[in-house]
Amino acid sequence: MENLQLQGDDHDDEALPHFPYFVVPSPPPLAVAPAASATTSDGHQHGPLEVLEQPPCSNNLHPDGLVDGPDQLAATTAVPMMLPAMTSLDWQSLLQTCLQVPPPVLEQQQPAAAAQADQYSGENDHGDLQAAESSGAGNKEKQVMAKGGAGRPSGTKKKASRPRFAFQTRSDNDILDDGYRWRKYGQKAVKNSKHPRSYYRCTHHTCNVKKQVQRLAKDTSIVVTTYEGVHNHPCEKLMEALTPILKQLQFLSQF
DNA sequence: CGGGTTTGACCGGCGC
DNA sequence: GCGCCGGTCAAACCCG
Repeated sequence: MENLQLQGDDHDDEALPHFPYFVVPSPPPLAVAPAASATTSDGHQHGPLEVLEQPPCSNNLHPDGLVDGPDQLAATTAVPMMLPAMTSLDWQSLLQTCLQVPPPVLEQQQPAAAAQADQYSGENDHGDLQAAESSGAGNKEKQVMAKGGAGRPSGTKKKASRPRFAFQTRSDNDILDDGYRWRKYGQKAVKNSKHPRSYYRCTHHTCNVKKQVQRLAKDTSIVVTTYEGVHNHPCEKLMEALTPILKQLQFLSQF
């Protein structure tokens, strides 16, 4: 994707990591090329990360290119308008196209990241989620075991990078409805930012997708949502919204 | 009562 | 080695 514009390296006073990111033209392509492996301001290496100015599939464009959404993300409303061009796709591929970034392109350009996407989307992340299963030991010791032992990536192995992407949304509401259910598992004050960063995990029992939500320090009306991992299940809300349209399409396709 | 949120503590990685 | 910082855990709490 040559028409992507590289940005983000000149962010200096931002509480956000200094992600090199791409601004995707509007409307965004369904499959966006992964940015090169990004390095944050704290020196951490991350997997491919993109900052989109709108979520995938959104057509709810704000004049400035941001999603205009007081409460809701546009994902569910976007899809019906795309249908005329997509009637040959089956449901699963439609859903995956819209909601499960990163796209197959990843495999070509970022084989390692793509492999990890498979790893995380196919199975539980046993590293994090099974922390509480360590048993025995006293109260304090148990806690330490859970956190420092089985609960974290073992040894000195560097944390596996996962496919990540981010988008910015202009909204008063921090919690954007993207169709999935999320459980908050942490909140941290971020350096150089008045607004805390919130950590969410997908509540689906076999899914380990995480997301971080925080407001831009520069422009607090903008919410930056960073997704990590790939959902391994369909979006219930989207399925719900699309079902009547699918039925209609199936009916029309008979003629 | 079950599921979600809050919040203080803890850990690992990194820079100095 | 030490301190800082981001990320995570889990007990306590809240709410429908």
